[in-house]
Formats: sequence, structure tokens, C-alpha cells
Amino acid sequence: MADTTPTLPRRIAHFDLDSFFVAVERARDPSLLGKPVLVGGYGRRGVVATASYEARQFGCHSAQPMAVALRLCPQAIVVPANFEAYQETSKRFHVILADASPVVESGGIDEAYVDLTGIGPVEDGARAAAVEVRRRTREELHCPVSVCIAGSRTTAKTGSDQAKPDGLIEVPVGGDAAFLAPLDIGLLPLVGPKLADGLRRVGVRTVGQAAKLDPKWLEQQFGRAGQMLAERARGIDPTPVRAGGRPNRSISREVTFGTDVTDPAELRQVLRRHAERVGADLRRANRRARTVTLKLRWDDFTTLTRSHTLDRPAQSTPALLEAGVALLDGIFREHGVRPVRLIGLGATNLVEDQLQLALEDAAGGGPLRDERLDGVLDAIRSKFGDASVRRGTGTRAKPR
DNA sequence: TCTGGGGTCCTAGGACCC
DNA sequence: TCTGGGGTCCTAGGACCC
Repeated sequence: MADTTPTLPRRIAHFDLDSFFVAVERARDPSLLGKPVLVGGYGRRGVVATASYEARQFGCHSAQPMAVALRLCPQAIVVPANFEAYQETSKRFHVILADASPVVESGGIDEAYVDLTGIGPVEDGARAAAVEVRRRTREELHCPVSVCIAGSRTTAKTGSDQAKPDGLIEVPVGGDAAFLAPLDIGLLPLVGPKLADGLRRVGVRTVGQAAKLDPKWLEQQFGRAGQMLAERARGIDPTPVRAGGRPNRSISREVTFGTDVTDPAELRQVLRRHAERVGADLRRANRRARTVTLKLRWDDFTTLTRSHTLDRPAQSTPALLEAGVALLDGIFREHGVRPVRLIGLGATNLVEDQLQLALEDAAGGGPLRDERLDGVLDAIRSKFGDASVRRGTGTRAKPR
């Protein structure tokens, strides 16, 4: 039997908070209003996380080395990032969005997709909802937010960028391709520096020009990215907005040292901190890692990763640490000991936590004992802070 | 000028199995 | 004795995103 339900045209909104970190800092300290502000790392190797529009006038932008930004705009005020504050404001932002529609998918700390299909009157319900979100975000959070309402995620996301700062764009139903056509190809999500370069080499500068290329040829040249580009350049993107998003596929920690580190013992200590944090995240999420990945960046910026898939999915700090240390030792055997700029530890291949009792656990030693201890340490840290307690190095007397 | 930290997804080669 | 093709998993690296 044919479905005779009239289908409403999809109305997808993408909301994007304008220079979000700066906006939060200004809500905390209004003296920053109207001034060039750089939020980011102070240290020698710091980068800009967010630049205020006043600072952008001087050529400052995010991901730029702080030293470069300050050369361009010496009068800029540098504010270290307060992630807890941003997380808190982000949470309240998502509550406002949830009042507009049940279908909200976070796209990061400062942006979200909202499916507004069928919200309010057909003619202007989506727009009215977006206007209300903008009003509340401005009044309750003191954050300007730009938005685009369109027929797909790709168009909405591209459009919210065009709406900045503090603007609203509504692409008429069926008008996605026409809206995208004149825009620079690099503005389309999926098209980063490499793909944009490849496309420009064959004379493609705008989205409209990409839409005219043979999809088969695009796929041949650029693989899956080319295949997706062929569709999205034509305004085709049926990807749904998933309420609540999806669970993480990986959990990791990494740190760049202010000064390169060569001492393996010091690196192992940092790895221990990483393992504690990754492990705590895993346990909080009730997941286990099948694979552990070590990431290393030498002083010359070459970056390598080594991973190991475990016999038994792990969650405990010692299990993660043991795998990480073995991988680190392997790299040193392979390359010799060299100055390290960055070290990271990641957990991937995550699975649901299903406790499997093995004989060695029943005997009272082994992984389960480690996990009970981790649980105690997690509880103490959540009460008294991260630095309050640390595992002794001798909790497992391991024969070598 | 000298390059953060947290993620997602894709690719490609080799091992291994049928 | 020599030679297949397909599927899946693992690993390393890279593009891309905020």
C-alpha cells in the first residue's frame, strides 16, 4: 500500500555560537567588550582557540600560533581558556535548543543541528523557532548565535557560516543547490585544504562548478570524498539529525610539552596520567577498549602512532598503561631515544562493558582487582580533585 | 611564524581464513 | 604444483572538523 502521508519539506537548522569562547569571557568580564581578545594557550607553544572579531581585523584567527597572533595585534588581550565555563554555557545552550525541538544533535561545544521539520506553522514555524532560540541565547547567555535554516545539514552548516556574525539565513524550500552554487568550494564542509587544492587545479572554484562535474570522475579522482562532494555540491544530503548524537568511538589524552622531553622515565609518568584519565572516562561511560594507541611527535614535528589490540578489552588504568608503555618501548627500540614534543594515549575499538569472570580474577588478582581499585580512586578524585590521589608504582609487582 | 587537544572517517597493505 | 578471489581484522597514516 502506498504511503499517502503528505511529507513536509525538511527544515534543518544549524546554530553556531559566534566566537564562542570570547563571548563567554565577555559575559564573565564585560571590560573585554569591544576590544581585541585572544582566547588560548599562553605558553611558548600556545595557539589561538578563538579570536574576537576586533582581533580578526588584524589577521588573527583560531589555530594560529599565539606568538604570530600577538605580532599581528600586540594590543590584543590574551585570556587563557576556561573549558569548564564553556562547557557550562554550552549545556545551557543545548537546553534552549531542546525547548525548540526534540531532535537536537550537538556538533561540538559551540554548534548544533536542530531538525525543525513540522515545528509550528508550515510557512514560518521553523523561522519563528530559530528567532526565539537566538533571542534567548542572547538574553540568557549573552552569546550571539548565527543560524541557517535549509533543506539539509550541509546547506545549513555552510549557511550559518555565511550568516556570521549574529545573523539568520533561511534558504527557501528547494533552494539549497542555488544557495550553494556561487560559494567558494572551500566553504563546503568536507572540502579541506587538500581537496580544495585538487579541485582548483582542475579549474573548480565554486560549488556550482563542482556540481557540473561528472560524479564518476569525481569519485575516481578523490575517492569517497569525491563521491560525497558530487552529491553535496548539488544540495543533496539526506543525513538525518540524530537526537542525542552517537556514543564516542574513541577516548584519548595528549599533551605537547613546553620543552621537548627525552627522558623515558618522565614520558612514562606522563603516560600514567593519560592512562588514569582515559581509564576514568571509559569507566564513567561503561565502555572497554579493545585497542590502545600511543601517539608520539618528535621535535621535528613528525608524528607517529602505534597501536595494539588486546586479548581482552580493558578499562583499568594499569592495563592501559601497560599497553602504552610497551608501545613506547617499541618505538624507542625502532627509532632510538629522541626528543619528544608530544605524547598521547588513546582508546579505540570501544565495546560495552560486560564483565567476564576469568579464573585468575576469581582467585582475587588480575584485572578485576585493578578495576576495583580504580573505582575507589575515581570516587576519591571526584570528591577531592584530580591531584588528590595517585596509584603507587608498586601496586602490581610484575616480574620482568 | 612555527605549528593545541579532542574527535571522525577513509585508505591501503598485509595477515589470515575459506 | 601452482594459482584464484572474497571477506574480515589489524595497523599506520592522513584529511578533515571544532
